[in-house]
Amino acid sequence: MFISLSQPLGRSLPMSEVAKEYDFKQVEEKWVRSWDKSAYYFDWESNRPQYIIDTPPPYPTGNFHIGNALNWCYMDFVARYKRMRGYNVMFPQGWDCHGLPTEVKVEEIHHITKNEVPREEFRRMCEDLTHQAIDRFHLSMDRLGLSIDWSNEYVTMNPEYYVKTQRSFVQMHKKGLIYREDHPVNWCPRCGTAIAFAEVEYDSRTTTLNYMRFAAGDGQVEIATSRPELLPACVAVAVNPGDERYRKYIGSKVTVPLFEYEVPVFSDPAVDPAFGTGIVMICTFGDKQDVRWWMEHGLPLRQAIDRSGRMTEIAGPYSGLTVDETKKAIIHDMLEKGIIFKQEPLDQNVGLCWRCKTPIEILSERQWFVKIDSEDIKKTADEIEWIPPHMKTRLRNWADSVEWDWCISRQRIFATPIPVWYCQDCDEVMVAEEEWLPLDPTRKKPPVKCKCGSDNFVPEEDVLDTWMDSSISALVVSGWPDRKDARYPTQLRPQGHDIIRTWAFYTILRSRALVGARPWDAILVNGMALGEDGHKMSKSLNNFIRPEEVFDTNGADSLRQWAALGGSPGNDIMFQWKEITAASRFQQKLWSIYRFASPFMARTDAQPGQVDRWLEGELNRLIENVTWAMERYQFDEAFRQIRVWAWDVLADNYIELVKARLYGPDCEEKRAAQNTLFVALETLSRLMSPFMPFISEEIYSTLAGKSVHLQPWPEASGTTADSAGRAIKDIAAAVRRYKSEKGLPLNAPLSGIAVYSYLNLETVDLAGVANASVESHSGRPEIEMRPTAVKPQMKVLGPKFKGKSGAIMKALEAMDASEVFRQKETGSIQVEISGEQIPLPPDAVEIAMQTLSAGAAVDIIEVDGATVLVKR
RNA sequence: GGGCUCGUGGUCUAGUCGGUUAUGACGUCGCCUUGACAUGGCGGAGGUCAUGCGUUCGAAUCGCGUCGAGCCCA
Repeated sequence: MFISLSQPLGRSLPMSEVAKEYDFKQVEEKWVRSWDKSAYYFDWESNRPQYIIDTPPPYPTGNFHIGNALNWCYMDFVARYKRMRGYNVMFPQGWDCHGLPTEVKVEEIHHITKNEVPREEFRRMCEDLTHQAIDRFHLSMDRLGLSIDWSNEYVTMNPEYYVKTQRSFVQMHKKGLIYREDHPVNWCPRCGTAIAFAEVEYDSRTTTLNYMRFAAGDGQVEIATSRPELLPACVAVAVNPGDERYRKYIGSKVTVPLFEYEVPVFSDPAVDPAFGTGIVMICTFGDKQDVRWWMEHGLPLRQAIDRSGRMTEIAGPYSGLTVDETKKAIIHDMLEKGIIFKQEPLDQNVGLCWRCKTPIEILSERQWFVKIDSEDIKKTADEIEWIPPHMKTRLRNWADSVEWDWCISRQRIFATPIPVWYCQDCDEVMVAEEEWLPLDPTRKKPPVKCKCGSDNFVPEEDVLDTWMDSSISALVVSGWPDRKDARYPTQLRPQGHDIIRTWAFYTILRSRALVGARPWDAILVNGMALGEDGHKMSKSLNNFIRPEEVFDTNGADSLRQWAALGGSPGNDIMFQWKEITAASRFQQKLWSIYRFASPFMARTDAQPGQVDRWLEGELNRLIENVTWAMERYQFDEAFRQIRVWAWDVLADNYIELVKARLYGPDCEEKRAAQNTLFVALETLSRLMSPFMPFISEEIYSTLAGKSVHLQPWPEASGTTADSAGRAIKDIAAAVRRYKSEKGLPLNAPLSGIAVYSYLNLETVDLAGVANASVESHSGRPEIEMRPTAVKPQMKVLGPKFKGKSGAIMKALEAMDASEVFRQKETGSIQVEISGEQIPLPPDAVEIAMQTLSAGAAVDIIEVDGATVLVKR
């Protein structure tokens, strides 16, 4: 037999088996590997109440970033909480694959343009790139501890999904909600495709306003325009009806210079007489206002720009030139001929393609459109709970500003094909039947002949806007269109506030159109993740943090704490390393609590003492508060409560109080503390598990031998905190402070203390904290107390005395504190205001008391409900 | 130019259907190594709650204006 030197010598106290430091990396990676993810699967057969989250499908280019992480943390908090509350939760994950960014990236990677390879091959390249991105997202999302239901994953580029997009197209077409016609559309000449308003970005630029002369009858009129290259597209000029200068021209004609044809002059109140010369040139199309006038006044169409951004033959000598070249050439020619007589700079907002930043043109094109019923969308928005509510206003404003129907055709490749063919022998447009889907009309002919007998079809080569895929996500996850027991509406859509005009608007529209119902019960709108410099995180600003960096340095639970606590949901949240540091300190604190409690915790049926009952009451209040906040998606409030409780209530107060009992010999009081400690940690683990799934699991599973994520949410017991226990806690804190102020170590022995209270205080824990003998007395000590100040209570006085409150307050403060105290004890306080006696209720004032020293031998500590004498 | 939101110690942030002592974190200063934790404990300093006017007995909180910031749009 020998004594190992690694054994601590001279200590017989219980030593915890638990490591001193929390190894977040080892713990988190262990649980990522071992958790059974099937526990998160939605149960289609269950009759428990459902809770379906319409998870936004991210666009899988690049990597999972902090903004994604924030949004997904919110969803995971909700999903885990609702599961514990007994809901049948679906937290699905989809991928919005189609779209221009991927096409552009593929072109970059392979150094090709999409027209240089066959459509199929190009599409496959896009699919490969998307699969790689999805795989990267999967890893990061699992590492973050998200409880995603991977059995309900969807990938919009797969036929199993896009068949649903195509079916939605066919159904809406049958209902007359989708049509095809010539219509002005926003057009990106570089990408060679139509784009929706939602895809137009604006940038303020400086351009030149050119003043030029148009021949008018016997004279000429002066017109200012910033876009002289659109002169060949000029179809009219307009003046304000109230503009005296030009009244005589209304109804007459003027001649377009250089191109020498006549256009009419009309009046319209939308013309600003103060801009330029007060005469506006109307072209098809210079801007949205041109489109409005063109439609209202039934003007002809002169298409001067083609799909590639070059001038058409109506531009005469300029045809074939680009818009920019034409602009230079026309200005040069007109200056030379003296037609332009003045130029000045003009600030202008230019519409750009959101992807390539090329200035867009408005062209008239034959396109597919979805009818927009703004009133119905607004009405449906009223059926949805918006969190925060003002986000609904944003949607309403957008709905009111929409002027054209939604252009859904795109001239691209990587997207859902439009299942349509055109008969070459008659004008028939053949839209596929639902049973034929999925299909790509460029690869497959229709299975039936045209009604004219021909089978000579050409396929529609345009494809659908990506939003046609993603705006049915709420329907798809809830089982549409195949399940007879489809579960729409879903319960929640969490999303960032930057894209309300697209996702919310389109999804509501489509849900109403296809199934006549709202898509969600509630929308939780979260803020953006900002970098440490306060700007939206972006690579170009170099304020970009990768979530993996946080996983490595402080763990996923730390990042999740930041998401919960960084700010209240709806507000933008700044990423800050100091928050991550604070979070990881809390983790370590929890671990230390667990490490301390580990050798003591046990389920017992011992009678709890006053301090134990105080903690039970505090625990009950914690459950109530956290539940209240979770029901309102106030994650910051919920988690703040948890952190304060664990750190302050449990660690700094309860544990400090019961240490002596725990270290002492086995007895009823010790067993009560052991049980209380067990209940506290068991319950705390459950409460914090939605926020910190890893450390909660690590603690709970060793405690209870089960996974915390399969447990029910704690039930509030309704017990209130024991007031004697609370007084003991306050006394202990005061004694700690007393020792600290005296420069004594916390465990320094005191000569003895006496507590005076009407609460019949137990002494066992106080003796430990004070390291002294404790006498507990009923009543007040025989020491002199002196009232020193009167504190008027405005919340009592104000409502009762209104205008007189100010005077009463002044009178009270002027009175002698001892006299007010004496009257307060009698139940009524008399004050005199300008000769009038006014009685006040006793609770109208509080009295500050000073305790006079009872002699050199003791110090006096006052706490709420008790007085403590400390022997020196 | 319009709509929406926001302005709180050095930094970030809670509170905002009114109630006089404004929350917490980080930082900072002082004290304390005691048998969970010094990544800890106790205590302190630091704020005219952007600004002006108004409503009210009372305003960080309500109203109007101004300045500044952000988002969305024209």
